Amino acid sequence: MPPSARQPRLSPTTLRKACSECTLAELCLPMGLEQDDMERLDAVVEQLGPFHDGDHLYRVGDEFRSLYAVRSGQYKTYLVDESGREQVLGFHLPGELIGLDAIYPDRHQCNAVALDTATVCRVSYDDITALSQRVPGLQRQMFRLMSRDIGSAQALGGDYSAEERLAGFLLNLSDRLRARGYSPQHFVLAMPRRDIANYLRLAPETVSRVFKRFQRQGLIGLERREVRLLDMARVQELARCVPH
Amino acid sequence: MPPSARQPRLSPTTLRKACSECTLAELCLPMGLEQDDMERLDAVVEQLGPFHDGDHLYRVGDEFRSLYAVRSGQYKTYLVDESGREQVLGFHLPGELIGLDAIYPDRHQCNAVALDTATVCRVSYDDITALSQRVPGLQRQMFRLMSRDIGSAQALGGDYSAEERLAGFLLNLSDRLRARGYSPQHFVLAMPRRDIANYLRLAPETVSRVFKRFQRQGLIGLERREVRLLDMARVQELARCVPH
DNA sequence: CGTAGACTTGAGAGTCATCAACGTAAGTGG
DNA sequence: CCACTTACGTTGATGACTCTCAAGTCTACG
Repeated sequence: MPPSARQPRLSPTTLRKACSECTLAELCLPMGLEQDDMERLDAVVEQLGPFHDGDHLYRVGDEFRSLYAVRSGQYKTYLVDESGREQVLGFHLPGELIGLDAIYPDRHQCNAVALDTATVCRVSYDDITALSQRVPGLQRQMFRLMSRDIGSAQALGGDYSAEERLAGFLLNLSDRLRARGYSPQHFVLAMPRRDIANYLRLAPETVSRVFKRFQRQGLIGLERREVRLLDMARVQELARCVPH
Repeated sequence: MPPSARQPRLSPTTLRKACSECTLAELCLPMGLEQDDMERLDAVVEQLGPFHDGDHLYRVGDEFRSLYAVRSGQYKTYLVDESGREQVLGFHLPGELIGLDAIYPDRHQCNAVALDTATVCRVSYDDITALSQRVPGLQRQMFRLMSRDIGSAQALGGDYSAEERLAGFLLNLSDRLRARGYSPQHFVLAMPRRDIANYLRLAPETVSRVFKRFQRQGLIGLERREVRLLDMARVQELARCVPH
């Protein structure tokens, strides 16, 4: 299917839902903004989608024009090195901003692809810089969000065992889901094992084996992609050295 | 020695060297600023130092108040996890901004320590946000520098062999030194093997062995901490998959 | 000159990757 | 409705890369 077959489309119904009414506002770009500033932000935000599993939002080398905030669904960012190996950089939940790494080189550094049915908000970078110039709270939030990305990208780099990595991964997901009002103990993984493995720099077989070990030890329940954190305390103990 | 014994001090002579006259301006915060904007930046920049090997600029948990630009010498940032393992996050050359990861949680997330005799420029975060509000070029540069940090932190995460990592490390250093007017082929490592190993998530012994292998293959010359890149092309070939 | 720390070198072990086969679920077309 | 396909996931056997442990060398410094 040609890329054009899945063009972004705007729907009048979704357009009505402004930042000021968005349940994600407190996690996203508008965090902390006054009502009238939020309306100014609304004016430069476009809602796109729905997209589907496998649809790309942008690809390596694309000209950088906009930032995207995930609105629903999940996205994966990844890059492909010269020998063709894929490298998953992150999984992005609603309220998270993606594309920030493209500002510096003015070109997208990675690919972003929907993991399931997803919608996003698009903000032109020019608009957001111009608006940040006038709205201190928005500039502040941009700095905060970028700073957070630096911190979490650093944390991922550490050398941890397969068990630590996987436990850290589950807890990180759990925390982020909780912040969005979902159950922190019972959730569905949007991504295949291969992507989890790649993200954690493990082989898919290792992920499978460690998951099985966690199940046997009663730490988690797992059925296909459905996860239950049965013993949060012990999972935290395993992941205690992994910052998240 | 108590921390107070090595307090930052300001010297009248260094104070005179403003951003507008700094040779690092094109790599650092003032990049792209007009003359009068640069003077406004000067007004909020303090020069500190010299510091010495082992002096800490800040530590995990310290309240976040300022960003620091390395002016001379080199800094290492690192963190210590709950089990006491050290984790090196990066080595910072003149013109590089450190402390950006502390904005989000408003507290320093890592320790920053001088690797040799070093000086820094300190900018209060409140000042820089206020100034960025009025100077579009400064805001733009802040976004760029933070974006770059996101990209490079992501790149470090990949799973590469010891040879790829070390080759990538040498080339990255080489590139950054070249950008600062130093020889890209002949330089001195400011950090001990232990730190290189830790940064690359390897054992010091592995670093030692791979260095030796590179020497036997004629890729590099190495005497203590003095490095010569003898066959840049083959080193690049080794590191071709490692983004830098 | 002696000690301490950094670095090197060697031997052995362990974690995890690789390779291969199999099982399972979902979708397709007959 | 069932064979077929395909992608995903699991399980087992084997091996490699790198870590750990240990000893030894070198350098700097007091």
